[in-house]
Amino acid sequence: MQYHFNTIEAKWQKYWAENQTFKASNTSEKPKYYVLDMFPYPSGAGLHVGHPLGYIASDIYARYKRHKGFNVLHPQGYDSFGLPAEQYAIQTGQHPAVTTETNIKTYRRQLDQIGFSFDWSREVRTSSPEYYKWTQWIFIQLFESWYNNESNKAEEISSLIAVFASEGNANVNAVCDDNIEVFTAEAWNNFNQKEQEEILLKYRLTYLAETEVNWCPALGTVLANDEIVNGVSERGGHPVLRKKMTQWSMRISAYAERLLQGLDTIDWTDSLKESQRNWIGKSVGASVTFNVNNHEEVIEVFTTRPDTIFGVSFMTLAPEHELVSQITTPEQKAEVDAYILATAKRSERDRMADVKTISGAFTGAYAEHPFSKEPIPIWIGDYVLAGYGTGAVMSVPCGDQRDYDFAKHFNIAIPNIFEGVDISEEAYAAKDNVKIANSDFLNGMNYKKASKRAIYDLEQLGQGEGKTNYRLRDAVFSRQRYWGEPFPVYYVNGMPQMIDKAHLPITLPEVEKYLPTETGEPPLGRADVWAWDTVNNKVVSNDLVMSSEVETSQHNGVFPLELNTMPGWAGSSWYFFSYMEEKAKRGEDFASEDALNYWENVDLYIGGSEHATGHLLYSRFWTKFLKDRAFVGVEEPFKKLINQGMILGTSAFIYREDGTNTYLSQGLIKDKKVAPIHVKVQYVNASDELDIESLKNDAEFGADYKDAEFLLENGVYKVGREVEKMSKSKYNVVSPDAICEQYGADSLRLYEMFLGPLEQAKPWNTAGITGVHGFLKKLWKLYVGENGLNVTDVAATKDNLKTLHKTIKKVEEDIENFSFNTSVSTFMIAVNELTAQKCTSKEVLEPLLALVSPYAPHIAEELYSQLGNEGSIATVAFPKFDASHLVESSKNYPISFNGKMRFTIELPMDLSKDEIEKAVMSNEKTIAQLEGRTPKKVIVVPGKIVNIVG
RNA sequence: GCUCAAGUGGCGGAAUUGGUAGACGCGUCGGAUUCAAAAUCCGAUUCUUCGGAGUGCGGGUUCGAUUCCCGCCUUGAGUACCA
Repeated sequence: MQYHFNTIEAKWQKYWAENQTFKASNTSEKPKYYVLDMFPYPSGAGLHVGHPLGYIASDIYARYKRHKGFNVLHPQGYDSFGLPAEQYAIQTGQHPAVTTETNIKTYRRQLDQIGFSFDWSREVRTSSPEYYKWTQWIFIQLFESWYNNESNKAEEISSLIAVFASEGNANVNAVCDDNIEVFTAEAWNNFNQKEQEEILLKYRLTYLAETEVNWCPALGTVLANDEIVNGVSERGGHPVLRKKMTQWSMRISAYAERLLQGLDTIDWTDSLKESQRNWIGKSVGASVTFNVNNHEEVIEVFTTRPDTIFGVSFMTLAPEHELVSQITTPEQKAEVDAYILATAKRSERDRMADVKTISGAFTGAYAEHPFSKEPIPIWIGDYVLAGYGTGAVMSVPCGDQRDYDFAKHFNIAIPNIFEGVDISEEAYAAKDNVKIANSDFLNGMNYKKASKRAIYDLEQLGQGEGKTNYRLRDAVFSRQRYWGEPFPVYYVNGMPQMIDKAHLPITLPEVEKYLPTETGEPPLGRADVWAWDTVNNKVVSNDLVMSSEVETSQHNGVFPLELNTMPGWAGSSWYFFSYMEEKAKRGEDFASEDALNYWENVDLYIGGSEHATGHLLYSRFWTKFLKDRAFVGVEEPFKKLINQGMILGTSAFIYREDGTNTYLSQGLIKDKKVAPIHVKVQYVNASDELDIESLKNDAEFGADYKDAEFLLENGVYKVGREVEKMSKSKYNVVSPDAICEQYGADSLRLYEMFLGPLEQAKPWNTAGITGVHGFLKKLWKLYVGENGLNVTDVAATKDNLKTLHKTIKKVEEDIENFSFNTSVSTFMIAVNELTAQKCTSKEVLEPLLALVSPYAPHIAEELYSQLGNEGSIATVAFPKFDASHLVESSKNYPISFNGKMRFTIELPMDLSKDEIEKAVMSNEKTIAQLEGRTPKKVIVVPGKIVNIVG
């Protein structure tokens, strides 16, 4: 009987589905283990071979843990809100829900055919109302919370209101907006409702505020910082502008320190932690207040170098700084205005691209040095960013290269405050090994001491204090799009009101088009039934909306709903908690307390590193928030995280000679001028030869080549190859479907692992797949011969057991270390050895199946059942390693001369050091190698090596 | 510029506390089987002037370095005027 993988794989996939083999239970005697993949966005193109890489790895681990006796939760779902479905809807008019459903079906079929052990009964879709009901609920909880710096956690807003009512806000230590005015309890109690709500909005963890946002005109929406790559939108590569808009924001900055500290408690790669550290961008220093001559206003700056305060020779404000217009003198006004206009015109991208050009303008105003009281000229310059710190810096040209360059360019003085340091060529930015000079009371001190002293003296003056700054900005949470979660928010008198939990979800309304309205409102502005009836608690027609100015007695209680939707990261920031609860029980709460306490957090998370500063940071933020409010019990969502490397495509090129319709085989190009053109990789074989007929018959592009001439070399057309990102536009996408059909899912699984270390990026090249496929055939033949089963009850030989236990040891170590590529080699070696040993012993061959099962589950199930076993192999115990089978009686010693191995000598293991040396030195090969020389030294490491020196 | 990875045969890669560099697979070459092909099986395959040399380059530590230390080069990823 032959290895019919298609039949076998279909059979077992059906068996697993019918028997719910991988359904996890929330009550179990076994220890729990939660393995999670970053869930996919179901795009129209379907899966390519790069997507399953991480899924295969996590599936191997999940299956391994089941063999090891764990209750494993290994769920899957879809991040199904998002831009591509909406863009497609705009083009075709099809409802995004319809295309999303179709795409999910394709994904599911593709995932099923690879044989993953997912518990599909817990599937999550971010776009389903049952799910986003809870996304809306979490949003409400954030709105109803503030961050108390005293308790260092989020608390219910009611506790803040209580403080306001009893003692005002003077002693409140909260994370809030900068522009908070101090008020008394009496004042608070006399504020009207709207005034109180306005104040509370400055404290809430999600808040509505006018902020500078990244506006992408092409996509018609704002974007978060992590959605912008190199100054253009991550999706589509469109330009992004700065724009002031009223938007929902998340006060993630409140969690900056905890997000930073928490990194030390989790098992993630260093590079990933480093990305998050950089993104959070903590810097410790001081805030310093400079008085402005002839003005009431003061300039506040943040500096990491308070020790260099006597080196300040000018101040620089961001052109957008609000004081600029007030302090600029009439003589300088024209120059300053021109400069501001010029910088406003430059896009973010231009500014970034051209860092070298120094520009700025003098305001004509002077600040006063806090200690020396000397006047300091105030400049504006675009190297100071409005969005970081206070948008103003104290410029110390001798200690900061940018200040130095600016001073040189505009001929500003560069006082030297470092003892014995030459600053004629460049600034001295290092903190160590230098003493401060020309700095009054700081003279002779080092960085640490001078900083401390400067802060102390500034505090005495009331002009500064120690301060820690973070680069992490609050995250914009509104999107002007249709295909996202609607906010559970309506507006009374311009103030946002939350809809009660009992009436969630607020489902997406129908619209006739998915574009912004003619007046520039988001697509939800097109909905006719999009108003909230506060009396009947339901969504009603917009026609019923009455102005909130109307007197209460006359008012029908209908108000307009929020028109923005939530960003893509909303649904993905908590989905891992949803999986913890069985679908039927996700009603009263997003997950029961029992479920949350049982599964705690994700033990192993596998996904791409592109989510380093987006999803992975936001998820940590929401988890910490939910923990603070006691909705979940854990501080971190993902205990261990592994990034799988990207699978790259191997693009194929044909070469058209310029000005002709002739295509040259790669070897014929020589000096000719040619244009390389991508061709679909499926028309190219493993030897880089193009199938010209198929290319000419291609439905999409065949017509382009109908009359083309192809010049061959040695009878074939050779294409050029190049490794690039796998992408539709490069025609190098390989779908797993064809591989599964031709070689089977087990071959695909093994091959993806065999390609190399999981974390490394690697090009996809199908050439080697015959190797692993051949291995599966050999494995099959070891069990099943032409006339039926080969396996017998004969006792295992010593060699059989040695091979088996060597394999158990290696595979177990490999899985624990996520070194799946080496396991595949180990299996090959084991099968080669057992075949050579003509092993038929069930005692060896049955445990071997449990080792193979996580990697190639279908063939393992089939052979396991052919051996006469009932049920699935999935929970069979992992074979136990027994070291006694590996004990050797002799060792083939490598004999090295000066560290270089020349030959080996077989010697018994129980020889002493001296006996080994004696045996080696008297060996004729040693004597021949030494050619009469006397060795200076002989190193003998019993059981390892002999090294002869001299 | 800064941060983090990584450089090993024709190719993907292995070598888990410093101890036989190149496991395993692909490809290539030779052979068996076959009328022939596919499939299958067997053998060879780092380079070499046959002394040796050799893990990006140059040093160092060590009896011994792909592995540890110092300096450089290259490639990839992330980040970008962060005061």
